[in-house]
Amino acid sequence: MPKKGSKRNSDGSNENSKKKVKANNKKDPELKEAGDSNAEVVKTYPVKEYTSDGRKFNLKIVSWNVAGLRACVKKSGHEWMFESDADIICLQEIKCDAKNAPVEIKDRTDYSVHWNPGEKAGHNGVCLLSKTEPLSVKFGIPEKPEHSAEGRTITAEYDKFYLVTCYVPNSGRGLVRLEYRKTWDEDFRAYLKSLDEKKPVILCGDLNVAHEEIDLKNPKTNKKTAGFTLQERDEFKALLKQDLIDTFRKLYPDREGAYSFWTYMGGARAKNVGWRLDYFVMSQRLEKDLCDSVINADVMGSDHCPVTLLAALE
Amino acid sequence: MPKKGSKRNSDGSNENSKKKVKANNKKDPELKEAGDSNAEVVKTYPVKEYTSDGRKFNLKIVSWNVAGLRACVKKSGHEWMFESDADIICLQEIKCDAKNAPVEIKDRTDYSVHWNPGEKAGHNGVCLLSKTEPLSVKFGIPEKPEHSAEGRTITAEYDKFYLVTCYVPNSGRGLVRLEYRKTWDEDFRAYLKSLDEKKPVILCGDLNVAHEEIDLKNPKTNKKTAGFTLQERDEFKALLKQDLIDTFRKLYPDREGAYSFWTYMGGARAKNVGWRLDYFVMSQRLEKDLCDSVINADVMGSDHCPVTLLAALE
DNA sequence: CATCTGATG
DNA sequence: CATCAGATG
Repeated sequence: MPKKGSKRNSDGSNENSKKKVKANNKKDPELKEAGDSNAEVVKTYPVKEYTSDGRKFNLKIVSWNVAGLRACVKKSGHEWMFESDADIICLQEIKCDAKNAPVEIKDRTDYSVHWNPGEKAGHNGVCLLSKTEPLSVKFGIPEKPEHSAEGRTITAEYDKFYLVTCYVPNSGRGLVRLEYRKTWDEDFRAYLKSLDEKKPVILCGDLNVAHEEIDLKNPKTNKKTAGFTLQERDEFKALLKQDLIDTFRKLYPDREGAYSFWTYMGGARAKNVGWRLDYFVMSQRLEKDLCDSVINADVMGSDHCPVTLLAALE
Repeated sequence: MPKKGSKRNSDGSNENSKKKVKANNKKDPELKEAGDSNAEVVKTYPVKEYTSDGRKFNLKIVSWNVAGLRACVKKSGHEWMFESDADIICLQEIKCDAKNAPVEIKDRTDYSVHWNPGEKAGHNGVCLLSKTEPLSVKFGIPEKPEHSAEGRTITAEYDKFYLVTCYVPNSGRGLVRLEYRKTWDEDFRAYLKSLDEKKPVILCGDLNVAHEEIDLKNPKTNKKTAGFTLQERDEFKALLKQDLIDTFRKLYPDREGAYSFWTYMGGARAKNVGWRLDYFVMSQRLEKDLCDSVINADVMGSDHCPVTLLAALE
């Protein structure tokens, strides 16, 4: 994967898990309660730069639900984005279109930027920045235009894989959109299957589901909350049955307290009361190329944190 | 006027015109452009504590359009309010009700607090804080209940006067409410007349009119702007014909650049491009008791500044 | 250029 | 407890 203007420093990826973007003043939910008896400390881990058969990563992808790109940039979230020196950056819930986007994003010259804002202003929207120009870029699910108004996915085709970034529909308070969610999940799954028949697929983004009990702090009390209903979890399982793997859980089957989302309410992040909603899912046949799947839990700027994939594609 | 818990320091009133409430960081429109050729400096003047016949003030009233009481308190506006040690504090455009009001206001124990929030949440609303309990308190124009939904006036009766605080309806962009404004002005004027027949009246608040050309920076270009139409100015003149006086202009007939409102747009306040919209108007027969009518132009926290009345009521 | 609400998460 | 839009000033 040749890059324009990219200088990969050998330990660039390690910075992800160590560096903390300074968020703005009083709103920074620092780990003040880390000493509390109930509080888990968000741990950071060394990033693996090599495959199990010893090949160094040559592909780095960042995915982040920014919960409003303009707000995230105001909080200096873009600094982390670009310091990460990723080959591809996928952003969800940008809540703006290219026209209203911060210049810090839209005027980057070292990335090719693609926008799928969705029709309703200020809602949803995804964005993909790529150091190399993808072979093709598609918005939504081409075969299902009925989903295309909401600005939820971008598919970028590369030489060796399809990259799909997605902001999966939230089932809503009171699960008012749970039914639509099922339709979405089915259609999206079929779409991924069709891609996977052509090339391996990497799917990233806010999939709006915590798969198993280990993937959220309070599984017991959230069985009827959007993101942890049996329906949503079963749809995710169905996805994985299509020879796709949840990279993070594959690498760290027992790791607890690994979340990518914490509600802003009640100081949840300081107490690490969170959910793992942001994923890198990939075709089984890419597993041999996987180096690491990282949750950058210390990066501020949104109610989600970024996640990062490192792979060594042949 | 006996006060509960009031300790009047002899020069307390002087602090008004000197002290500057520190507003929050970048939003403070400091007088950065004071050196510009176009910029007028906002001047402060010594406050007169005595009537022309040598009696010291025993009544201090503050009036302030806070443009959102919650926002104003966040910017520490309440500190100035209470440092002023006024007997009565009248607030307009509070944009909240008693329930949502900041504790800094509603939990004061040294004032009796009265709320007229209006029905539409987040719009208009006035509030009156009084060190002594008024003899009576009324909301709206009792004879004209058709105006009472908007939360625009409170009338507090004291031994020697009625105090009416008012947030007069803005005629709106494109003068869409100019017609309603006329109805309001007529009804309100009749109401003040009826009060004045019983006791002298002090009217304060955001009257949403700049009376004469001297009362705004750009009279020529604003003849069709809400607040400076001939209709609104004529209605104000009609009010004054009812033996009421514009205390500030009576005391300072030629003072230019004396404004109480500056739009947030375009850095107007730094350039003192403003309007005098906030008044103390009183019955002619109280003029002998007037000490001063002050525009506290250096007090931040709103797009309006407070105004202060000092009087020595017999 | 600010303040709100109300929708959304 | 945040984001954004849209109404209002």
